[in-house]
Order: sequence, then C-alpha cells, then structure tokens
Amino acid sequence: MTQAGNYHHGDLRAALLEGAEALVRDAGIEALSLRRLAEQVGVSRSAPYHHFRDKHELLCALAARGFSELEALIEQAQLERQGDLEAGLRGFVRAYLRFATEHPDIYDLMFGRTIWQSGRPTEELREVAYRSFRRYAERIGHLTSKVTLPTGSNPLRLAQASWATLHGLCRLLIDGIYVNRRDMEEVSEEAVRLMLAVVRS
Amino acid sequence: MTQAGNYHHGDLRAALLEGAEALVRDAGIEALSLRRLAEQVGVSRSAPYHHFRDKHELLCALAARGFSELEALIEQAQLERQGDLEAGLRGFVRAYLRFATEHPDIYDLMFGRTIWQSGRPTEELREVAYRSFRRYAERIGHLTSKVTLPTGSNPLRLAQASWATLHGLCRLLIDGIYVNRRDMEEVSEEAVRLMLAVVRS
DNA sequence: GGCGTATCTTGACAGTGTCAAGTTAAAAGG
DNA sequence: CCTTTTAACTTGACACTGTCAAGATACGCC
Repeated sequence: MTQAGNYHHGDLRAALLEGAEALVRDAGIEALSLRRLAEQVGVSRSAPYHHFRDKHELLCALAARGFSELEALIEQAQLERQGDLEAGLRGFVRAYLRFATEHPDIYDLMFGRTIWQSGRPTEELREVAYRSFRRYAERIGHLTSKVTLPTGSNPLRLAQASWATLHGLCRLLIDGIYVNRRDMEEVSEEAVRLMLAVVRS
Repeated sequence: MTQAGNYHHGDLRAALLEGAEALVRDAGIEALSLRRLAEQVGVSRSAPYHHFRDKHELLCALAARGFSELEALIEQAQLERQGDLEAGLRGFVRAYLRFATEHPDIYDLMFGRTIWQSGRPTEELREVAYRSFRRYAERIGHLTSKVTLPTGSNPLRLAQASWATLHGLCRLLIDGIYVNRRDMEEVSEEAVRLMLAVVRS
C-alpha cells in the first residue's frame, strides 16, 4: 500500500507543490508549466501524472493551500478591536487586501474561473473554500447580532455582499485595473463605511 | 494608403473580430486560438498578424468592444426612475449583472489580468475603459449632489467602492463560485441597500 | 505597364498538456 | 532469500499552441 512517499524520489507530491508555489511566486502563474516544474524538481515530464490526474488538479491543490491560509487570516482577525468596530473592520479589510496583493497569482487561482468555471474543482478545494466563507459569515453574524439590520436584509446576505465588495476591490487591484495602491486604501476605507452604514441605520 | 480593407479578403480585420466574438460566444474563451480563428474565417494561420501585432492585441480589441457596450448601458441607465432612487439603482445593478452573465468571457476579458496585468493594454482600450468608469462616476456624483456623505467620504470614493461591489458580485457569479443566480439577485439587493445606507446616513 | 507595398501563404521552431508503452525499484508473500 | 506484484518513473509520440522569416500575390499609383 505504501503511505504515499519515499519511492524513487522521496516525496514527489510535496516537492511538486512546493516547486509550483515557488515558480508561481517568482515568475508568475503563466510560467508554471508541468514540464518546467518537472525539470526544476528533477524528474521526467510525466512523473507528475502519478500524483495529479491533471494540471488542473495540481492547480486545485495549490488553491486549496491558499484557502487554508485565508481561513487562518479570517479566524485570527480581531473584528472588534477594543470594542471599536470601525477600527477592527478596517484592520481586517487591510489584512485581506494585503493577502491578495502579496500572493496575486494564488489569489487569482483561488477565485478564478480557471478552476471554478471550466474544470471542476476538487472535493478538497470545495470544502476548504466553503469553510472559509462560512467562518467569515459566522463572524459577521456574531458582529451584527446586537443591531437591527434594514428590512429585507439578514446576516448572511450582508456577509455575501460585503465579501463581494472586498473581493471586487482585490480583483481591481491585482488584475491591474487600479494600480495605485494608496488610492485603493482609501477606497477600502470607503468600503468599510458602506458596511458600517448599513449596520447603523 | 488603402483605407484598411478590401484587398484579397475584403475586410479581414473586421471579419476576424466578428469571428473571434462568435467563437468566444459559442465555445468559450479558451477555444479562441489564432489558428482556429484563421481557419474559420478562411485565411492562413499567420494572416491575422497583418492586422494585429499579437494575439494580445486582438484580445484588447475584443475587450474594447465590450466596454463600448458597457458604456452605453451606463449612459442609458435610469438611476432615478420616477424619483425613486432605490428602484433606479436596483434596475441598474440588475442590468449590470445581466451584461456580465450574458457575456461572461467578454467580461472576463475586459477586467481580467490577462490584459491589464501581463500584457499592456492598448491605448484604445485604456481610453474606452477609463471613459466608462468616468461616466459612471459622474452619474453617481450627480446622484449624491443633494445629500451629505459621511465624513471622509466623497463622490469619487463612493463610485469606486460601489463599482468594486458590483464588480465583485459579477466575478463571483461568472467565475462560478456562486452558481445560484437567484441567490445572487438577493445579494445584489443587499448591495443596493449598502449603497443607499451610506447616502442616507 | 512597371513599381512599390500592403496582404497573404508556407515552412519552421520552440513551447504546451497528455497518453501509451516500457523500465525500474520497492514492498509483499512464500 | 527469492519471486511476484505493483507503484513510481521514463521515453517517445501526438496534436495542439503563438510567432517569425522568407517567399508569393495582387492591388493602387505614377
């Protein structure tokens, strides 16, 4: 049965993932080809196919890693820093933006249509992705438990809409439509204002 | 000098653009290859290179077309239908979402990192894209000219943040992360509530 | 009618993802 | 300890892709 590892190479699967991440980090996602990756890791071009059915499946594994990191970020966020809702929210938004801009290609992979639209996402990926959002929604729900939302609104919808805002900001930034980082910081503060306004109505 | 057209083929440039759009519409963006396009139009594989420097340049032209359509949508929107701000806004948001979901690949092209991040966008594209947003910002500005925004906010920031929200919603939808269209309609109403709340504070 | 030039074609190259068939080496069973 | 099974890996090949260099073609202009 062999517990996945140390055959000829050692642990090729892990090495591939690590190599892929390095390649993406250093040269961008379009530089990540299976052949190049294989060469860099030091194995033949079709060795990866014994650990990933597809290039697509490798990308899913990469994205899943990203979601794990994002989930940690969400859980560690102090949404109410010393009772100050605005400061807490702003801190979280800033952290989210930093995450996206520090790993733009990974973020693109995590939320991009390559994975979700065309090829079907892995079960593993779907799980960790949805769990991330659920955690976020829970925290937003807890945050708004003491206030009354506008008629028609509810915590889940607010969570979805606010995530969409956050996500849109990140995309505009990492896709290169708005290039000025400083500007985007101010826009993100405006986004915080949007979120707060609905809570305080 | 020959005003761009009717040599051997007739007007290859236009035929290529039309063919590309059809190809994308019918089979998705990943089915659009220059060779396939050339074959479909009925010319040799490298004929397109006499009208577009690159594949990238053809994609830019395609995206520019999309922005023209989007600009028309923005200018025709009735943001204040019979004095009802909420109904007008909701109508616009719905129209924007419809635009994105009806041409998902084109929308992805218009705002995707393929064009804006990696290869530099064409001058033509940059112009029409920025003009679209400027028009939107102007309309939002006009809309908020009668109310007082929260301290720190201003019409431009509001326009940017609200577009980000809209854009984020579209991306989540067309990238296949949220698949339920009905749900997204409700989320978009929540987004409208967000925009309205900040105006009414 | 000849010339220049824009337009288009053919051949070629270096990439890509992926598969089929063969090889190696580690684990399992006697 | 030796054989058998089986997972891991390699090599060769195929059909694609974008792009370029060199050649052929046909149109507009003088």
